[in-house]
Amino acid sequence: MAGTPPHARQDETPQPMDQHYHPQTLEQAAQAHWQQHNSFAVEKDDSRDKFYCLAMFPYPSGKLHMGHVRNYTITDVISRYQRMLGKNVLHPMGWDAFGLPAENAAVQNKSAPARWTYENIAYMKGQLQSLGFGFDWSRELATCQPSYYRWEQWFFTRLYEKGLVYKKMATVNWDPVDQTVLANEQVIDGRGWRSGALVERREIPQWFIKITAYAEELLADLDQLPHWPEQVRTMQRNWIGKSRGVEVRFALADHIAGNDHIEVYTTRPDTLMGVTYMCLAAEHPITRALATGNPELQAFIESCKTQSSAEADMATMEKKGLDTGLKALNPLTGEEVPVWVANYVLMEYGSGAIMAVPGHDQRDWEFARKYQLPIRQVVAVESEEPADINEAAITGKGTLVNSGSFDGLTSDAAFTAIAEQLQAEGNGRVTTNYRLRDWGVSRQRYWGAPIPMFNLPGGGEIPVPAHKLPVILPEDVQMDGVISPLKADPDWRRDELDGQPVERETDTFDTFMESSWYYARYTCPDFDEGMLDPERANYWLPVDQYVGGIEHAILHLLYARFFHKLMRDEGLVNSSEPFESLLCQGMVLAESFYREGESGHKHWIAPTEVDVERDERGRIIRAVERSTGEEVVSGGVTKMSKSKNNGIDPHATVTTYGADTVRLFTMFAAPPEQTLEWHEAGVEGASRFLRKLWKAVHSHLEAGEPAVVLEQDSLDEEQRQLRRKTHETIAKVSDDFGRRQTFNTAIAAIMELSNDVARLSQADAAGRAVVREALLAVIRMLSPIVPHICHHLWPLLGGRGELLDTAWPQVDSAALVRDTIDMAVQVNGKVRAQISVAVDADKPAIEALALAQDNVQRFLEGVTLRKVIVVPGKLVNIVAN
RNA sequence: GCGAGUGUGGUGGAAUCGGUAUACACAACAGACUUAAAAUCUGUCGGCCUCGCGGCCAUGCGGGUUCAAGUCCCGCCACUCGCACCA
Repeated sequence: MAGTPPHARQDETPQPMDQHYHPQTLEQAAQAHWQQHNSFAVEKDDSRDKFYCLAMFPYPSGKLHMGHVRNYTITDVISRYQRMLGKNVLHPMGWDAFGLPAENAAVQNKSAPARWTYENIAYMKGQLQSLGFGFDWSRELATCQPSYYRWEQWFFTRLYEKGLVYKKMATVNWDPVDQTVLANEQVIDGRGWRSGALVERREIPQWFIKITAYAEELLADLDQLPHWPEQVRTMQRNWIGKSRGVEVRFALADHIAGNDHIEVYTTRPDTLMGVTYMCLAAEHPITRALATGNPELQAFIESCKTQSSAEADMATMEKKGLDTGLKALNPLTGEEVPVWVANYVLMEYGSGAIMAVPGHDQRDWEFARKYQLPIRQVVAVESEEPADINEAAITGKGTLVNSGSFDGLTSDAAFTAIAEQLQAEGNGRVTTNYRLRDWGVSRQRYWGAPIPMFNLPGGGEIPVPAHKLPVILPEDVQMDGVISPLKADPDWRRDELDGQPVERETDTFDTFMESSWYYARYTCPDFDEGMLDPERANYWLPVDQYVGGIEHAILHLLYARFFHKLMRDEGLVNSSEPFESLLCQGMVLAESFYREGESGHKHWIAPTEVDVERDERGRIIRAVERSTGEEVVSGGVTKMSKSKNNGIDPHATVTTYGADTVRLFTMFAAPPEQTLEWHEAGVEGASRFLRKLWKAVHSHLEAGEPAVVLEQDSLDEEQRQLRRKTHETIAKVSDDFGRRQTFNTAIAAIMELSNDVARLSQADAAGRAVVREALLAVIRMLSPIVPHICHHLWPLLGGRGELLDTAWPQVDSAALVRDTIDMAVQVNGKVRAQISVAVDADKPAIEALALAQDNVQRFLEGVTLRKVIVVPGKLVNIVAN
């Protein structure tokens, strides 16, 4: 990158215009121009407003898919738009390079994950460039580079020193045949995806980061994010799950293994008198103690081990339990209740034990029904239909009954009264609880950043000191799909510290660690004196616009918010939130087709290989595979995926139609946050529009020179109308790009304007001047979306300088002036006539004109006029009966 | 199961703050040009009734609020995303 080229040199004198639109040559020329001029490299500049626009970086899986194309088209459009508004725009790109797929590919291809990853990065980078995205490639980073993860390792040791990191036992999926830990997605119907063995739950020691210490701030700061979608904030709020409740102590009738009580947490202490049994997790210490010498209980605990620990499975699976024979005492009454073990209580949530109130909790109700445990109503609810405890649990709040001295209290009053009594007797206390759990960051995998800890020969561990960082992951390895090369390599594990032998931790970080701070590293990727250069980081951060899939609404976005606060508390950044504004784009869908094979197996056919037959109204009647002529079945419009063979290759589409067409269709087919259905016919429509635009400019240039000065007063009515349309369109498109971020409606408005341009006569110079103004506005407004074609048309229409740095068009309010306005006239809410009124007409005049309409009179015959509502500029509603 | 969304013509979608439902585009149909086809251009295009003017019905289903509801409220149905080791 030595020597910057002379900036914005006028090196491309307009050539005579080609009559036809040739996207391939034209796009390559534009891309070469941007590359030569280093057009998207940016530096900190305190004299200008910055705008940091960021797309979620891709996992380098091999090829770009349409979801990437959509994501990066959105950020590219926003970046180019903000640049035209005069901002110093940062739009970086990099690679989320660690992860499971690289290991799987390495096993399959007998090569190393690193090589596979770097090859994918090189290929996908080329694909990104062919789409004309304006990224600042000088800031490119890949998270598998030691220069990146070394700072993550350093940061982890800092967190350890601050007491924000700890080790504890946690559950993993263990494949007993492959002798390996499996990810949740590698467990299919309870079995290992490769071995087919029944997967077991196993407890192993793992590292955790105390995200719960920041739960309150993560929750409270959601209110400081007005430019985030409400749905995402709601999901995060629910995920953190703050609740106020009571920790209750149930004494045990008999002591067991040193325990004299069971502790539970409940948000409904008002139902405490309704407790008829308790449940423990299979891994609870008391359960384990009881199992010794109890084969039935041992067998039950064993059976729980092969159950999924995923919350979704826990909630849907069949609930099973076993009476331990142990009795607990209700702290209010001393009543004895049986203690059960249940498969739906997990040791990792709360205390690993629950109090069961089948009368007022649906899950407990179902369990009680199954095992004939008593169900007792202790809360009465007022409702139209009397609630029947024999049909379902009554989960609402109400007034206490069957609760002794608490009878008659409301649920809320009973909460306080019962909590006070428990507290006074030493049997409980009011606490705030969070559903959020600490972040387990240990992974028993190879392709990740090594966790920077040393195990000491005498037991215990210490963080790797700064001078021994980074702990480098060896890249030249063999994968067998069973054991991590790190764990298999005794030489790698061996290290020394101050002359003492130590052993390296062989677990690696969760890849969410890397994606939690990459946005910050982009501001100073070359900085080697620390994790971040505060000068640059604080200039660019926070990210002004973050764009990515809704599937990341909770985990990634919550971890990144958490990391940002940790970095703030380390003095690395001075903001509290990483992403000022968030846009969650929808998935990309396509039609899918299959042929039913023998034994009902579905063979999926790529939609590009299928011809569709339609009836005279355009409805699909038949779909046929082109190569065989066989009829195929529609599998509906679904998410593009390998399994349904309905992915459309962006590369092939770019080759056929050009990048601008792909970008235009992507932005036109749906608003960004909705799903996008990929239709070849729609892509052709986008291509057709660009050809028409090209032709419109061509025929305009053929028509002759426009008038030099555009005088509003000398225009005829049609010319004035087109001018008004031009400026109305500028106003609408500006609003759609900036405030609404609805690019589909912006494009529709530009199409309308283009249609009007084609209709105006260019026989006189004034007409040509009005058309010239409209076309220049169209080119500027379209340039963020279809930058290549606009880059070419701009100088042909006399545009000066780089289109990239041209100012966004401004509305001329003089062009917007109207004499009359059209209004609808309704009678009882139904439209009966249209009227045209002077813009300054007063209400009585509008009313009189509305009432004078023939069709309005027809509907007023024989009824009494009650009132007339005039909505200025919109409509008149006459109410009569 | 829990949390969060979505549902409008043959299709993608528009209607932005409760105010004229169906903008823009695709598909389809008809016509022009062409030896022919493609491309291009012009027109029609929610359903039903009507020669026409015009009328009635229609925004997943069922209720409600309002002068006025695709939009707000209540109850359903269907689909999608997330559920902590896929990224």
